[in-house]
Amino acid sequence: MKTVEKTLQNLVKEALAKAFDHEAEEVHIEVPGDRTHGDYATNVALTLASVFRKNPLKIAQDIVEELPACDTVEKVEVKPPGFINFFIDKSVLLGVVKDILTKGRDYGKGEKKSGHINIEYVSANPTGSLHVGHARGAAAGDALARIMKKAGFRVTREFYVNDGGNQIEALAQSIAARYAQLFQREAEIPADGYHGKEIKEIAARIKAEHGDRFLEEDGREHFRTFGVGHLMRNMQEDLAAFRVAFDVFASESTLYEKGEVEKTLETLKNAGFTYEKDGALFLRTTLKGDEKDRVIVKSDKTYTYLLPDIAYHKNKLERGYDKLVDILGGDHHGYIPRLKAGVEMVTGKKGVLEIDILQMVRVLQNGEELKLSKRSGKAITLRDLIDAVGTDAVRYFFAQHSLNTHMDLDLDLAIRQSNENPVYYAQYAHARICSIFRKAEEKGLDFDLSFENFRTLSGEKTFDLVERLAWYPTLIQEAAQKRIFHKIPAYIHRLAQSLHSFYGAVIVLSENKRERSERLMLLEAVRIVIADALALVGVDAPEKM
RNA sequence: GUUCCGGUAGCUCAGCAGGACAGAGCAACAGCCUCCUAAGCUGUAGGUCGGGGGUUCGAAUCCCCCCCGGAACGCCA
Repeated sequence: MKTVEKTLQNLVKEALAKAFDHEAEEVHIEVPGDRTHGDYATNVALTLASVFRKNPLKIAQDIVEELPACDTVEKVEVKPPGFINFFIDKSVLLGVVKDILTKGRDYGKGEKKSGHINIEYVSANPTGSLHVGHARGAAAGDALARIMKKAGFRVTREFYVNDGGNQIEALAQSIAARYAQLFQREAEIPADGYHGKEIKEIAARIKAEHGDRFLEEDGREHFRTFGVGHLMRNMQEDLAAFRVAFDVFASESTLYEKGEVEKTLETLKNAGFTYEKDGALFLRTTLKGDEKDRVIVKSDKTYTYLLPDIAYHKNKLERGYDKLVDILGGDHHGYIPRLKAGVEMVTGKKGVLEIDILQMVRVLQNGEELKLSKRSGKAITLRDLIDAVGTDAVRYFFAQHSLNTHMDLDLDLAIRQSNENPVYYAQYAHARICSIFRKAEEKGLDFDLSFENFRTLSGEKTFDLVERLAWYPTLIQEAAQKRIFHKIPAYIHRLAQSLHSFYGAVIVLSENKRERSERLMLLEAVRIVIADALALVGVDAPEKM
């Protein structure tokens, strides 16, 4: 079924062509907040006023005069300063209910788009547990991936494991120190080491398995691999509990083993993008818009992190993706120009890499800021959050806020208010509908969900619901294309609100079977969309609360 | 000093490819369960959209300057 917006867009385009000989590529259709302004409206006349240098009101009138006749549109109005308001035929509007019942959870799915997108998120170093910042990235990336898939994009979700480099060495040394301490040996965690309690756990496990073996022989290799393995498993468990999944875990050390980092270095050198200075090798990232050139090989001949990162992105592209999306923390924003520059040099293509920055989450407890630091081990972990607040509430909380927002997460408040979290409002709407169906069974009220046309559905509350339902496919496309997942919770909230309001005004389980059935059809459609939308942001839709 | 984000109701945040009276949640106030779950509904109150210029018929939204807060500016990752 074609959406009403599409139909209207086409009508307006036709009218524009006839009236002004004007080709409009984009006609913006919106749902007015005020019902008296129609079911749908467009501001084309306003936007064209400056182009045509004419009174927008006049333009709107001219458009309306050339508007082709159509069964969908019942009435058209022009309102100052130049809006065109459409009143849609009620039976057409109600058609969406049937459409949803037919398609089920496929309702809102977009047409298959060409191209394959790789979206990378979390990518936490395996040197400790996932903390609150990672939680935000995880919630964002996972929601985006689900939304984009729903919208018709082909998406692969990826986690980059930084299992090479200095921080892993520091991890091994930290484990070594904890291990030695278990045998009452004097040992200190190095300055750049990690103090989290999970490091102690790792040391204890190694002791349980190998006893004092590594007091004599060098255990660093084992500490490294066991430590990384253990921490990765922990992260994956936490992510699973947070309902965040990945298709690919890509490893940095594998890139080294396969010589891809070397190869990338050669490619960059051969292309003439590098030069030596002060014993180091610089990459001319300024050629591609960076503010200064960056070292990729240090004077001690080791690499900076930029080189393997370029190699990694090159590797992603070689695996066949057409577009790469990285979701990075705000502390990496300065890193964007040089990474993009490197990727451009190595691929010769501009714009294949897009980076979304998520701002930091400030955690407050007792009104005071908790400084997060993995090294000190004083972080609030994702696991802590899930245990204290719950996956549904945390996922919804993060999903509500745009990536750009600097968020304050007041832990006490979050825990105390977990019962009045907006997520429950939406979940309750879903549970409420389920409950009505249960009630119908209990009371032995039969119903039929297969009517093709509606005879009894009417009223403002009904059409509030219907119009919101009809908007869902458009919402999915917008959220996916602009990568703004926070539209979804906003939509969910409005839909739930309409449902609760409907519930308060209408007795669904009417004595009349036809009436009862039609209302249940409407509710089932609402239930499907709420459940689907909640799933897009990783939240469950309970049948009972 | 430079770059990136943010500054909207008491609090947390939407709205920002310019447009119809600036919205939601929480908090506040007043009502609503003999009726399908009151984790709900109905209504009220609450805002110089950080400040100042500019562009426009029209600016929370676009441009410039300034102020405040966060972050980043490394041959660390």
